[in-house]
Amino acid sequence: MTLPHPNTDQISLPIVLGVLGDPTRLAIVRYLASKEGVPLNCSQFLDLGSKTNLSYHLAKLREAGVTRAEVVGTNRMITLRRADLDARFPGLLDSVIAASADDPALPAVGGHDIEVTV
Amino acid sequence: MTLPHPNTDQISLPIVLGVLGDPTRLAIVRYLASKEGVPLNCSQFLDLGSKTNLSYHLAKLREAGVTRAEVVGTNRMITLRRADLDARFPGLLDSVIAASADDPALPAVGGHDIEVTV
DNA sequence: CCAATTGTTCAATAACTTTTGAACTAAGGA
DNA sequence: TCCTTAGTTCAAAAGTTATTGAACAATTGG
Repeated sequence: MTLPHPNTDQISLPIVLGVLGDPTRLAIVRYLASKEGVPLNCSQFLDLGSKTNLSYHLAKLREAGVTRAEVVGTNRMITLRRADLDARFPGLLDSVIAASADDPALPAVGGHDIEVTV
Repeated sequence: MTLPHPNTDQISLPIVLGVLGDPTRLAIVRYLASKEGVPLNCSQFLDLGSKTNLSYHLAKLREAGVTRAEVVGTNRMITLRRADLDARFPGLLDSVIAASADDPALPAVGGHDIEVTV
């Protein structure tokens, strides 16, 4: 049960840019970058949309070659394809992540305002 | 008769990425970068689409803050907003342009096969 | 003034994207 | 085995984007 991913040399610049041109997906990438090395399952992103909608966006990211999804039991472990993207488009991911880091308009994962009831 | 442009601080990362995620627009940016300093009018890009279609794509680029259009007589002189983009998203434009430079799938301006009739 | 050049706007259409809920599959634990 | 958890798939609806042609506006040169 492996999911389809493009090879590194099949990753297309306009497709990657188009896929990153969506606030939800940019927020996913931003969060993956902040947790690099830690594989995350889909439910980590539920702040960003419904389960169905995330399934759609995560599939887009995977099909574009931005993320990798590994099936582990009932989970899909999602990671950034950083090495592949760096090889194909040097500097691109870094500049996108750096720019997204200080974009207040982007939705955020784990950005709950914790209700402190005294 | 000046056309509307966003201020530098109004340029949005997802909008810029989305706008660049189109092969025609990426080809326009790639060509502008290759002729940096030289202001080009719209008809330079007619290889990439019809006059109407280019008007549409060039408006998208301008409204996203990627290009600047200056009215000079009946012409619109188009330039890349490199300094503004570099200030807002350091490294992004460079990596996009570098990556687009070796993308054989992108359409090209001035890519006519010249008919040499002997 | 007249005609040519440069580019925009408009309306129509086609094509794609996003979002939703309901139904589904597959694995794991009690 | 039965239930739960994790995620996908499907079809429908809504929204957005790209492309076209015809008509329009503005400037320049003869």
